[in-house]
Amino acid sequence: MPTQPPEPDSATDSDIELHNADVCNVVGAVAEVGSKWKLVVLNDLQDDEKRFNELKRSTGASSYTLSRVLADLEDHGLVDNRKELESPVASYYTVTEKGRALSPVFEALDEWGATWLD
Amino acid sequence: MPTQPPEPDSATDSDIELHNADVCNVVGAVAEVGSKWKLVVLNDLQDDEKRFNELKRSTGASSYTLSRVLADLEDHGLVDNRKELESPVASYYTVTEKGRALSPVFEALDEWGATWLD
DNA sequence: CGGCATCCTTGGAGATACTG
DNA sequence: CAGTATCTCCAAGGATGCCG
Repeated sequence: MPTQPPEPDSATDSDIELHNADVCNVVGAVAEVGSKWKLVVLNDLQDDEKRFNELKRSTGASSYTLSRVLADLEDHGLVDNRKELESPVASYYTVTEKGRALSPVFEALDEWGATWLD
Repeated sequence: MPTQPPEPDSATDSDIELHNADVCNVVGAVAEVGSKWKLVVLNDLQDDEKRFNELKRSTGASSYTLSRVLADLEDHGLVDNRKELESPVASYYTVTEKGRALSPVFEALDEWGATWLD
């Protein structure tokens, strides 16, 4: 008979605290940009400014998904948006300095893929 | 009246082909390792071999999720598993050369996080 | 052109319980 | 200890339509 209450299968609160206090910020970085569409979109914006539909074609995301991803990235200061309201309207997206700072990540991913994929 | 059938909202087949033939393999890399748990687990294994429950505590993943992520990583040749069947049983996980080759990615993510998070 | 609103499907993932 | 088996829930995301 245990003197402690039974532990749930997943991490306990104290585990989570330990885990949050963990050494590196890879976990934090992954939490902020570590989703498929965010990585793909940010990578696509590294080189140059792009419009909404350009991103849609190059990434393959639906307009619904793309607009949500871009809004989220903008909220977190990773991309900037510039709108031209004259008809036909145009919307240009660029990476901020914060977003641009991820380029070493993409270079590392690119090199890894070149070596280990196909 | 369009001479072409109406295009759906998302990318067309030809778009997808263009996209797959795209320059860089960041997209491929993201497809293989670009999910939260895979990144977190691989990062946790970069330094040294770990056992199942060690990973469970350090990552915060449930045993269900962790076992599935590890199996998937093993299937793709990113981690190796060594089992000791003597009681109490033990299961040790390590990164393969392919998984170890991702360390520049994690270093880049760590540095980015150090600069741009909190 | 650049989205937003809506519906709907799917997979990711936690909780819980059980086994060798 | 190291998982597996279910059940369940929720967010991601595609399809479609509409609008300034």
